[in-house]
Amino acid sequence: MKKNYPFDKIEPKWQKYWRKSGLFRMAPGSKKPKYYCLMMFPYPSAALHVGHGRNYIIGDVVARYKLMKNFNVLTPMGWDAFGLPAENAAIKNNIHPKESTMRNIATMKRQMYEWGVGYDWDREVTSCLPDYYRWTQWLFLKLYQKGLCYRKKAAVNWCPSCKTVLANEQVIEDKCERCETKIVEKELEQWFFKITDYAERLLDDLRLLKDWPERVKIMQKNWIGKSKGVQINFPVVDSKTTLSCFTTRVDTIYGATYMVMAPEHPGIEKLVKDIVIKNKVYKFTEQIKSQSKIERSSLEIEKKGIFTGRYVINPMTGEQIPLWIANYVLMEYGTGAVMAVPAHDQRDFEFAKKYNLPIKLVIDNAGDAIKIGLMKKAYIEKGIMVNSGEFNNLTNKEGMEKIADYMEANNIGKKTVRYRLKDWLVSRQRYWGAPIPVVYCRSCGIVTVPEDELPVLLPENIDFNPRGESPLKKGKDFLNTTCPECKGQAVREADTMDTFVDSSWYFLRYLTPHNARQAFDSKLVNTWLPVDQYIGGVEHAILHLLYSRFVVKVLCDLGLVGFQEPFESLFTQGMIIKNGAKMSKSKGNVVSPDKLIADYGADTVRLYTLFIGPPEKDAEWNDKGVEGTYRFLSRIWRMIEQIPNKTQIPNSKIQGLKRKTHQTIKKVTEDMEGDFHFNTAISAIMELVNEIYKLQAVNKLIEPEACSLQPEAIREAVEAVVVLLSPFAPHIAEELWQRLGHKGGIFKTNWPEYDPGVLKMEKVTIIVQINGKLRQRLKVASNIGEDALKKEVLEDERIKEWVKDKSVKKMIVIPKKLVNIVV
RNA sequence: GCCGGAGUGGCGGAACUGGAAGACGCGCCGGUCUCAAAAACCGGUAGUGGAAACACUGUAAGGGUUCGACUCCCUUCUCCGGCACCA
Repeated sequence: MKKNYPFDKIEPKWQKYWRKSGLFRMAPGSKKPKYYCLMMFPYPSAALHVGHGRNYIIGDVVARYKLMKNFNVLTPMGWDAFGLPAENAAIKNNIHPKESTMRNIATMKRQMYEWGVGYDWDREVTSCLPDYYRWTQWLFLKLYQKGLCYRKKAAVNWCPSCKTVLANEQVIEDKCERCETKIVEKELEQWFFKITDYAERLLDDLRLLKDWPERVKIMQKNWIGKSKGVQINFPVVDSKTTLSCFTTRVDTIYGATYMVMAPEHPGIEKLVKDIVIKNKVYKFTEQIKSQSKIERSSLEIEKKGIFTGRYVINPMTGEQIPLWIANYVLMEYGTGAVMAVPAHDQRDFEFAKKYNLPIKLVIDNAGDAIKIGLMKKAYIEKGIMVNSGEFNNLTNKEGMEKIADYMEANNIGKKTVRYRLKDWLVSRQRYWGAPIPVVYCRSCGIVTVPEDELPVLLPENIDFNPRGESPLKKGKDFLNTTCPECKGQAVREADTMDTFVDSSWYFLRYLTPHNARQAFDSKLVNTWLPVDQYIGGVEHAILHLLYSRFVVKVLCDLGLVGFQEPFESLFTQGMIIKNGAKMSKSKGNVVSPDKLIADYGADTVRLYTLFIGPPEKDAEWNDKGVEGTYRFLSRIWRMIEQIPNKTQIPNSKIQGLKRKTHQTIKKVTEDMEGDFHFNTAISAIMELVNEIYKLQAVNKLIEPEACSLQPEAIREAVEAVVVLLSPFAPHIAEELWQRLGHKGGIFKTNWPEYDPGVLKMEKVTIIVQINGKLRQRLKVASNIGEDALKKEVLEDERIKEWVKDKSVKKMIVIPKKLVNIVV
């Protein structure tokens, strides 16, 4: 590879300079305004590819720009270092997770350094080290003390191959996301965080997040899944009990012709024990329950049910309606029982058809009356209430209100809000995570480890090969302990915490990463947070961001932080695609930055990564494109070498060059302040460079007397190129800046401002359209009056020709832009 | 099924609030330099017709609003992402 400029010399030189001069070190006592620029801390997998780089490069551009805008910038980095992959690799290659993790961290750190990405490394945090996870355990205790932490036996997704519990989101179509083994269900005692207590606030406060992508907010909203409805009590016939159900369509209550319970419903036993067909019912429920949730939902179409032999009373009609059990009712949502309205719910409709249950129309289509016998599917649109007693002829929306009020007044039902969000399961039957700081004492029961005894150290010498239970159970020294309260014999909790707990608070630790007395310093945290700009992948749109928001709200309620939301502004970058798939090791389509940096330099790789497309969108990596940005940087290098201060340019071109320079400053600044569309910022710089090159060509041809010595305009243009380029390609910019005679480093200079006066045009090009079609362009004085402009347009030869045998109906004039003649 | 997002040259992508479609880059074609090649520099490059000036067509498809639509509205198709028997 032939080198057009000595990137291999200048890049290490400036990387060293930035490190030594502490460019990215936050200044604690500074009077400058603060700017917290945060990148999602990565999981230390083997090595970074160019797809990962996008995140760090975008963040680095923002940080460098803010430095030049005179902010006191905090740009830290750390490692989300606990987690499954290291443990799986450990089992496979017989290397301790800590060793491989620390080695990976070293590799990734080196790669970031070689990319020219700068961080305040003095603040590095590593979640798998005791000085960090000690405080993750502390966070657990805080949640516990606040009553937001509980234990419950729960059916969990169990991966037989990884021998661990998986979160719902780690299960893709009933298979383990990592090893694609089919998931089975298993009942285990688990620790949960009560995030559902915060459902309403997590939903409400999305409104505070003005600078978050709309789609991320929508995803969170859907995940929380709020629905408003009524909880209704149905009296059970021949019994003193009632059966409660939740509905969002209380307007359809008169059409509830049967009721259905989930097979897991705890009331079934009592209801059917005196019924003749009880054995058939038990057999049915056992059969359904033996299927996993996944199997049950994958059977989607096949609805199955059984009549219990009992009836309930529809509280509005007074009718006795049959009580069924069916596989399509979920125990985990609502009350586990639903009122079935076959005419107005597709599932109930299908079920009623199959088992010949009555279908009763209660909402009619206002325009086109529905005939029950001809219904092919449930009518779920709005309409007019029919067959609904005193509520007839209301719109169903009015009916909904009125019936709900009636029910509350008569103690039949209660307006209720339900959420789809479930509590956060935090236990993992795994080795490589923060131990849950709890002991089980024979006499005291569950006892939390006192704060001053933290950390509960993760033992290093342990057999972490999965055998179906938590690996920590095999560490007898770890497991056997004394009760902090009675000092009697006790055993430790052997489960570790979900790594999402580690990452739910790390952004607070960066302010005081070495503090051995507290997790974070509230006062300091309150001055630096919320984070001004958070940057990361959209794959964390739901869980990580929701959990972090939750934890911050809890800490806020505890008076430990003074803000409700951790991240003021969020930017989610798109994925890098290669050969049609997301770049990843498992797909075998990764492009390593190491070789590219060796061949073209880090600036080229950075610039191409930014030039590839708008950063919030996915983009296809193309190795040919890398050469294009390399040519561009070489061109700038040559430009500085070839265009001496003495360059003469024609007088007529000076104003144009100045204008282009200031237009470019304007454009690049707008992209920096706006939506980070660095691709167009870079194009703008390319245009300016092309402009300068063209002058140079002109310079060779023109007559000497037509020229004047204009070093200022040229110099201004050239320096603008270098400065505007500096956040994107920092090494070459530093080097050229120095060669242009500046001292002190380019990132210590101020970002340039454009002069609006220079942008003013004396003459503007006016587009002339006839019936909306472009027919002519005219150069006119920019301050021309409307009438004078019309006159000039109509006098133009081409326009005359077009208009000649037609009559002008109308002329639309947009000042400084266009004239449209309607003929 | 529901909720988002997208669809523009051979390719990645521009076009700010409805006002020049295709900026910038890749690729390709031609030129300058050279014994030659590479590199570099200059020029061309949506399609159709034409020697050219220029004309017509064109932003997934169809329709609409408007003096004027990639941009707004309606219908349809395709792709990507999220949720999904949520009562």
